[in-house]
Amino acid sequence: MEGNSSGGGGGGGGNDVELLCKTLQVEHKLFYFDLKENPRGRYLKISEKTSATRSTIIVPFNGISWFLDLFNYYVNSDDQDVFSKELQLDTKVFYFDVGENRRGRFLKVSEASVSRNRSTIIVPAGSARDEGWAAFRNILAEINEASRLFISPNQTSETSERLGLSDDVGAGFISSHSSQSAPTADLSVERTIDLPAADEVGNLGVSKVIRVDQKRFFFDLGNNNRGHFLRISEVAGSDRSSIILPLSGLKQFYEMVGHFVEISKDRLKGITGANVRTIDSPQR
DNA sequence: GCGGCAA
Repeated sequence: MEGNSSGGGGGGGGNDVELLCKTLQVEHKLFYFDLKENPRGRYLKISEKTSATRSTIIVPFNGISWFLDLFNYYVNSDDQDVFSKELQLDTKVFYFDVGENRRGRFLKVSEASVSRNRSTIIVPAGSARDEGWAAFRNILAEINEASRLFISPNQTSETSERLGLSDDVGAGFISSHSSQSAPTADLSVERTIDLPAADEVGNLGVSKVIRVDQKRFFFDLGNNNRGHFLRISEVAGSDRSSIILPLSGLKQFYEMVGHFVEISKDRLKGITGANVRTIDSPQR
């Protein structure tokens, strides 16, 4: 809206289609949520407007549910043990930081991308029980629900998701290998002993490795006739075993890992590297 | 009717 350019991805003129619009007022700020679509795909534009200023972040479509998760995290965590978080989606990184000043607590959500300048919105926690954040979370939940209705056949909404967890460089991500009608892969995680033969697997060119103690874990995106998957291989010596995770289950997997990170917090303290992407919040 | 951040 409002005129020209912007549009998150350049390329076209700004006639992106609005699929869904919502507004939220928190204290004296007004937040606009616009789910939009253009030929390059869908995105959620979140704008913060105060009397004098307006700033906007663009959330890739497949990042909406992770925004929802993160807001849930900040709503549900106790004040003193919230951490800063970062979330990498496609080529962008979103930073979540809690701050506090005489006006109260706030959550700063900051978008950094290679091309554009950083942009930030600041969401007040609200006066009681984080109701500002909770209201924001509720809007995200509504949009996340509604957006299921908008899945179109040639949109592989999950292939470009990425968790900001590996600690090596965030090289360019995949170029959404145009796959028509990705079949609905089943949700279960299958164990396999042998890897699929290389020629029956379309490797999408993403391969990452992390090292934990003596082990290495390889992360590879692939697809076969059943759909897209993430293969996680554990390699120790000459032994290798893998799990094949359909991308439709990636979010569940992520949440499950997050759960165990949460409940293991105390044990993780003092382990070098355990908090690589979890920065202590700069508040007391 | 606030006003925070700008890696």
